[in-house]
Amino acid sequence: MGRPPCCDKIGIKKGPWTPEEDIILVSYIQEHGPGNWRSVPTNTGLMRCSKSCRLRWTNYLRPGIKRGNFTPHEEGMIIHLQALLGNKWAAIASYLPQRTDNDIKNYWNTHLKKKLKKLQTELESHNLPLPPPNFDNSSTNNYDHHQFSKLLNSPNSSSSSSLYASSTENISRLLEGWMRSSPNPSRINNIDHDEMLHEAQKNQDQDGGVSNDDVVTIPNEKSSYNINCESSEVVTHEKTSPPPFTYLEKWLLEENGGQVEELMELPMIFT
DNA sequence: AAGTGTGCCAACCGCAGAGAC
DNA sequence: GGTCTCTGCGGTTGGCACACT
Repeated sequence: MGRPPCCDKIGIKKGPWTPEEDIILVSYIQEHGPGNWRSVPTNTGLMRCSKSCRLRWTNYLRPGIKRGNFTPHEEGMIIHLQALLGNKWAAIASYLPQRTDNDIKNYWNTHLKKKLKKLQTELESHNLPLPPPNFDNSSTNNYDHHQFSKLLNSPNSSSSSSLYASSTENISRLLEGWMRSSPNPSRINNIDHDEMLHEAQKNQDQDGGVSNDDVVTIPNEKSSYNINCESSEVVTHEKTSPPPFTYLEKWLLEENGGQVEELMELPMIFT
């Protein structure tokens, strides 16, 4: 006999998350910490399956997530790692701790893949080695990603989408509106959300007093909410902690030497 | 102005491995 | 040891927003 089922599918809500649901989820995780996703819908009253809750947290609400445009450094890193690892988005995301695997996957599919394809023809005229023939699912090869990345990020190349974070901001605005307009949104499962918000805003006012590792940052046009999530330390550090030095790092740092350093500032994951 | 096409992102689906019972 | 669930992952898709005709 195994465990009981994670959730019955009857009455399970699907589709976009509402700000109310986000707040409930964040509040719960703030109190209990991430993990044990099975109990989340039951204890919060969310009509979502555990899987959906986990996904929402890891891809959207988790502290330290950076949203918005990908920098040229990040692009270069993704290209590099994708060529090395293939479509191992989770592995690639571990080198870009502020980005989720879903974000990277989406960015690759919607931007980089096209850019690469487009530039593939340009490369031929530059008399450069061609990109991996199957850059959808390529493995290690001798392709010069550094040079290619430079081309990719040249002023002539189309820039990253500036609309990337728009929907996030919309949800944040909704969230803000709900916090203000709702008659008594404060008490959900005995958690004082006004206080939480107040604390978050207070923290934000303190210069450098808050690090991304400690808060959920919900961006907004004028400001952002920083919701303390001390109890989420496990997940936060799980995602941000440095992976062990492996062949990959060795390859990145030694075999390609200065190229990589110039190509991308390897973030604090190596410190 | 209305209809249609395209791009993009959030979320879902299904599979596989790990682990609980 | 076998069965079953949980969790994580990668692929896919629904639907919104914008561009184009």
